[in-house]
Amino acid sequence: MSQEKPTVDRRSEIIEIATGLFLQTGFAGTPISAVASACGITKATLYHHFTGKDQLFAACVTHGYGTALEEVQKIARSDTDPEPKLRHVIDVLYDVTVTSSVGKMSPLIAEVSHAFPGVAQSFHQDYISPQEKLIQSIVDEGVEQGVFKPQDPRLLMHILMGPIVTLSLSRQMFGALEDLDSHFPIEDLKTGHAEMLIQSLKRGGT
Amino acid sequence: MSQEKPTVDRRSEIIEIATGLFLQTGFAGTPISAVASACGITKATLYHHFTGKDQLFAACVTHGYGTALEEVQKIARSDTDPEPKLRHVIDVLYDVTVTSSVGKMSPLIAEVSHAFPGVAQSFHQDYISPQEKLIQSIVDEGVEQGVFKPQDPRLLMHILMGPIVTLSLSRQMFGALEDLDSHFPIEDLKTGHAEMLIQSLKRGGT
DNA sequence: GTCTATAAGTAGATAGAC
DNA sequence: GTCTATCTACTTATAGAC
Repeated sequence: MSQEKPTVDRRSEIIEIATGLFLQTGFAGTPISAVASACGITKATLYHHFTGKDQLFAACVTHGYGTALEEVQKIARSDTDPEPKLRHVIDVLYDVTVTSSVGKMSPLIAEVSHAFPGVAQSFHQDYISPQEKLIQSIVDEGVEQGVFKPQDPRLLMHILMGPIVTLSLSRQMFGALEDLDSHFPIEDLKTGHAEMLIQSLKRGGT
Repeated sequence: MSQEKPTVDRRSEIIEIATGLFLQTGFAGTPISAVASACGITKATLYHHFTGKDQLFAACVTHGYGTALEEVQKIARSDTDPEPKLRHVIDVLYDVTVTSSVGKMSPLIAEVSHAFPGVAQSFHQDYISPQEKLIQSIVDEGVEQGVFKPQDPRLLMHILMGPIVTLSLSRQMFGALEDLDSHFPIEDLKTGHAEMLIQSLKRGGT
C-alpha cells in the first residue's frame, strides 16, 4: 500500500516537486532533505535518482523549458498571419513566464549560475537562443509581407521579454502584498504591452 | 597598524562588502563567516554591528536604494522640460539598475522575501512606490504641457522598468558568456528603449 | 570593538541492509 | 528502489577574555 505508483515516472514527479520548492525558497535555501520529505522519500532514495543537488536543479530547468519552447514552436510553424501569430506568442510567453513555474526560475538560474555556470549556459543555448530565433522568424515574415518595419533583434527581445520577466519577478517578490493584482494585473499589462509592441513594429523604430 | 580606520564608517564598509558578496552568491549562499573574513574581521565582531544575517541584508537593501532614489528625486525637481527630464531619468535608471549594485538586488530580495516578507515590503514602500510617483509626476507634467498623451501608470512602469530590470538580471545570469556585451549591449538597448518609450508617450497608447 | 573558543544545529552525501 | 544510520563539514549564533 505504501508504493501505489509503479515507478513509471518517479523522476518527473520529483522534478516537479523540487521545482516548486526551489521557486519558493531558492536553491541554497532548499535543502535536499526538504525535497525528499516533500516527495515522501528519504534523502538516500533521492540520491539514487539524481547524483547531486546541482544535477537535480539542472533537471528542473531542462524539464520546464522543454515544454515551454515546444509551445512557441507550434505557434511559429502555424499557418497564420504574422500579427496574430505574434500576439499569440506574447500570450503564451506571459502564461509560461508569469503563470507557470518555468519562467519564474530565471532569478534562480541567476543565483545558481555563479556556482554552476553550465546551468546558465545551457539555459541560454537550449531555450533563450532558439526562442529568440523563432520570434525573429515571425517578425521577419511580417517584414517580408510589409506589415512590420525592420527592427534590431536584440532591442525587440529587450522590449518584448523585459516587461514579462520583470512582472514575474515582481509578483514573486511582492507575493505577500494584499493588493498584488491591483499593483501587477497580468491581463491589463499584457494587453497594453502587446498593443504597444505591435504598434511600434508597424511604425518602425529608432 | 592593523586598525587604520578610526571606526568612522565601519558599518557602511561592512554593508558595501556584504552587498557585493550577496550579489555574487545569493543570501542563503553567503555565510556570515564569508562576509566577516572579506571585511577582515571575525564573525563575533560582525554580530556586534548587526544583530543577525537578515538585519545585515535589510541594511544592504536600504543603504543601496536610499542613494538611488535621491538621484531620481534630484532630476524630477530640476527645471527642465518633461521630455529631456524623462530621458535623463531613464539614463539614471539604467545606471542604477544595470551598472550599480542596488538594482541587481531585485532577485535577491525575491529570494529573501519568502523568509522575511518585511524586506520586500519596505523595498516596495520606500523605493518602488516613491520612484513610481516621481516618474508619474514627470509624465503628468508632460501631459499638462501637451507633449505627452495620458498613459496608464502601471503600464508605463511595466514598459519602463521591465526591460531595465531584466537586462540587469540577464547580464548577471549570463555573466560567464564571452560575448556578453554583444548579446546584451547596455548603450544600444538603452537608446532604443528610451526612443520607443518617448514615441509611445507622444502618440498616446492603447 | 575585537578577538578565541565553542555551542547547537543542519547541510550534502554515502554505506550497507532489505 | 527504498530504507536506517552515519560521516564530515559547515552554518548561525553566543560567551567571555582582552
